[in-house]
Amino acid sequence: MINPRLVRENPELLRQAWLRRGLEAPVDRLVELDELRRSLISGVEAAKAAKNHASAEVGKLKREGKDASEAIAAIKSRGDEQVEAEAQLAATEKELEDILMGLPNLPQASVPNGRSSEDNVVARSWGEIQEAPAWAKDHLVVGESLKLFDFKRGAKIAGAGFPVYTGWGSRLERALISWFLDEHRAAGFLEVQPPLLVNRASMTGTGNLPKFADQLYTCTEDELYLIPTAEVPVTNLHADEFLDPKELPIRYCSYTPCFRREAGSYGKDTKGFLRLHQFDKVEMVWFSAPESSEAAHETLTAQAESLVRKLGLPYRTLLLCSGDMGFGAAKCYDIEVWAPVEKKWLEVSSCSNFEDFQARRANIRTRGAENKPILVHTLNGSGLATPRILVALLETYQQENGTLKVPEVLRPYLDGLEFLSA
RNA sequence: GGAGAGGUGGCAGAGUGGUCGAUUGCGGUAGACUCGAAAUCUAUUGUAGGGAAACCUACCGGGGGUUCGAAUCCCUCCCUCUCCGCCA
Repeated sequence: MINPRLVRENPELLRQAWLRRGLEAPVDRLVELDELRRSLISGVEAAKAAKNHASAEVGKLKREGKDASEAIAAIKSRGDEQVEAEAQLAATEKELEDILMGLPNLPQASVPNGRSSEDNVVARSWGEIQEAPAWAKDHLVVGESLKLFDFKRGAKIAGAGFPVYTGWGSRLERALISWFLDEHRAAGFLEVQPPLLVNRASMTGTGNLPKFADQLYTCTEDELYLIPTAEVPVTNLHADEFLDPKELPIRYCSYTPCFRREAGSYGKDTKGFLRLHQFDKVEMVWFSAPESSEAAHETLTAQAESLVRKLGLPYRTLLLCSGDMGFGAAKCYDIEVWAPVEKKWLEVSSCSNFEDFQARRANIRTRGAENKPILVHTLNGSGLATPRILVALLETYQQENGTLKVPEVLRPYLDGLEFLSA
């Protein structure tokens, strides 16, 4: 949630910021509700103050051993004059909150204007894009011949988009996850394994609820939700806490499966690993002092980039335009690797600075100047999501003889083998 | 699942119907002492909302109730701990 004070202090700034994201937000309604709210508050609180004062008088009389029945009768006879105003206030605050909770974060000044992914800016790129040799097969064929996965049986036992990893495929998946985690640990991130089901408050804290309920798998019986990313449980690790400024930054890395309904994306990227309902991802989550979050964002992105570079996969880093950023992001970089057979850039990481957007929802604070409470900044980035990395690896490192060359960094996790074969 | 105990400020921990937003300790901030630091001493210090301010309102796990008045009594839900049962 954005800082609600901005509604009062600078509604134009809000309007313009949301317009940059292609959103005509009901700013006038927000201003109206804020004003209504404040006028109702003064009435309601004055009535409460009067009542409190009268009750205190009763207490005083009783302590003095005097008869208070007259004073009590006077309070009773006054009745509940403010009940209606209180109900109106509650309704006003609810509408205000409902609107604010559904509105996205404000883009940073350095975010380029734009409407869609077409307008994203290539911030940098690495590696030579090679044309695939004529004999090269797409990742599904390579995977099938090496018996790395089994989509058919995954579909049988769960549904489309739930792959089964088999043999070297399973080993490769595990190798990627282990290597990612080891890299992050070496860079100072603390590894954590969180619950894969979380409650409503956690989903609200990161911004997945209420707006994106249709993207979540739900256990209605227990009101729990399957996590779409480790970002949700790991960010909420510190919900309702004060983080000691001396402990900042706090940096976690976490491997979890991710569960996404992908409602509305049917027919898009249906092939193989490009879009799944369940996939593995290692996520980095970073809690920062507000003044260091921009620098942290660069470091976080560089950390994710270092992984694809060490895997030897050509990549590019996009600075997302205002219209293409996720709901909570103030600024976001996407890292895309090149899939030579698919002839596509595939997003394997998204590194976002949420500033205080999530911290406000999840109530994650620290101490600022004069030890005053302030909201922390949260950031996170994939480091990395495995499925599309697997696609790029298969398409890039397949050999003409049908084997798969193993990137050097992964060999320690795969019996030291240079090539995998069926 | 059954029985019992508990959930209070940044932390620890008092408080069982009336100046309790809450004793006290730790921590924080400011000052004194010191060349400096530590120790010690003094003062100050909850969060959020409203208000130009004085000040007011709300908050003692969440929600509801009783009462003129609730941290305190009642109902309900959640969570933690101990014991029992079941099970990986």
